[in-house]
Amino acid sequence: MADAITPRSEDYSQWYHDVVRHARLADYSPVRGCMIVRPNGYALWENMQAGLDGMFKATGHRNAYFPIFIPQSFLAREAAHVEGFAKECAVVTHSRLKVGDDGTLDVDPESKLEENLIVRPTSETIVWDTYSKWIQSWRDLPILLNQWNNVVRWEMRTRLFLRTMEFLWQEGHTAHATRDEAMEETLRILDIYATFAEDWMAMPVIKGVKSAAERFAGADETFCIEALMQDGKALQSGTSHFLGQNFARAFNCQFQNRDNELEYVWATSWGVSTRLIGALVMVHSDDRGLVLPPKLAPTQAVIVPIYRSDEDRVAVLEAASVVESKLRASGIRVELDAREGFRPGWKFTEHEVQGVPVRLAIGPRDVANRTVELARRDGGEKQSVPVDGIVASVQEALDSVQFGLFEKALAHREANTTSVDSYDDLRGVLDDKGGFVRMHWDGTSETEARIKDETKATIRCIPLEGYEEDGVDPVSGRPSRGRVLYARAY
RNA sequence: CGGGGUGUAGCGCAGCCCGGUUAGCGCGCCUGCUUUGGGAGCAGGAGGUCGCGAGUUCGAAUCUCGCCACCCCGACCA
Repeated sequence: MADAITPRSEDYSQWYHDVVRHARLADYSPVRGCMIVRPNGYALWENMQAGLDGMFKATGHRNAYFPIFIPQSFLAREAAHVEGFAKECAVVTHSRLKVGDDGTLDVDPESKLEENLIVRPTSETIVWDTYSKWIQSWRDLPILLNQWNNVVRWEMRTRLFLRTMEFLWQEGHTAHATRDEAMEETLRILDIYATFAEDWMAMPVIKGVKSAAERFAGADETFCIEALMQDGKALQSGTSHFLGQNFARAFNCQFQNRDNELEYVWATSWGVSTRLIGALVMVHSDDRGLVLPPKLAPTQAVIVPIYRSDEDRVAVLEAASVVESKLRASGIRVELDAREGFRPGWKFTEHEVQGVPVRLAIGPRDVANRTVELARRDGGEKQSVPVDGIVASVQEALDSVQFGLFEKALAHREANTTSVDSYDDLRGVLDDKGGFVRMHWDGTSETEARIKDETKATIRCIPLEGYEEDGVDPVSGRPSRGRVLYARAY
């Protein structure tokens, strides 16, 4: 742990990697492209799950579970969907191994499956096959389900949390009687994602619509939240899809409406993944390690006792555990780090690397003065606060860190969002400054593809707010209805 | 799949070009003592199929051939 974290200015992606490893969020696995989520990382995920799950439930959704294996033929049912996912599916072809005479292990050719199974890259197909059996009448609608699970997409290049072959996520799948209702649901979830990102993760996001090229395979419309990382690259942090009747048609899912007519069901699907952990790291952390927003931090406050003699030790631990009890009773996630054999300075650094928002140190001097030393992870000065008001002091510090992180990230995004009116300026800003670039777009895939090809930047989204403005696409010279957000992205 | 690189202790590396005692170093780990208000010091100790397989040689981590794995850069992507 003593080895240093590469500074952001030197090598941003190495820095990201160092922070993830030093904070013990994840490890590489023996299988290329997969990761082992360590307790620190998983605790973060559990807190994210808790926050999101509460919001899903509050809007009428229920959790369910669909199987990890999907018949290969299902994937082929929806044309755009198969096109989008066929190239990255893990396929199960056999059901057993055979131990040879020499002890070697091999696939038993006798066990070949009648039909291949694919490991789900997402579950639309199996969900809609199921919904087609559940839905007959308008009275069966809507269906509002979510599932927390893992999916596999056989990626070429991977990075811990940001892109792994297997990842954890939630996928919501809803079925509706009308187009409007499905669209309303799509946007409701988008709002939940944006609220979660901003209020819990302290990460400002732009809500928008994807261009046709960036749309989910099988969707009529993909909505997204886009965030800006510290290095000026964008990260798609959540998507909510209006699927129209595409999957209902593919799986023959019809219902009888109030007028006794058969209609295809309207669908949505939506998801956020452990990629959010990567976003959290890239938005807030610094050269000393992880920085976590208090609302998601597994440990919100850590107490480090400091002592020399045995008498001091007894008195300090006594005082520390009183503080611990008070904080815990008030609902703060607190940890008393009373481990022997680690010096205080070592503990300070360790908790700092792991992003604990507030650190309290208690030594003999504090015991004598009935005070505690309080230090904020986001860089504020250390201060001495009285034990008597410790709950209020810590709560205030936590609130202040949560707010401060959001404000800082927002200021960074504002400072790195640039409006341009020429292709040269777009290139210039992308190369020299990075960030989001607002520019007019004629709405064609040709223009978008040309820009992507020549600059590596993509249209991150057509923002839902502040988009409309008549103008001219500087690349094609054709008229434009508004400015879209260009950026290089993860 | 194309281009480049690396495989030696848990991690990071040296040694290889020019073959030759018992394969080293830093960090980490174990034991003991001293320490403890920002990653402690000293002493002792454990830990190795040198990626795998052939070959050359009296002798291979080192030379030759083959294979494998991983990393970086590109095309694909939540």
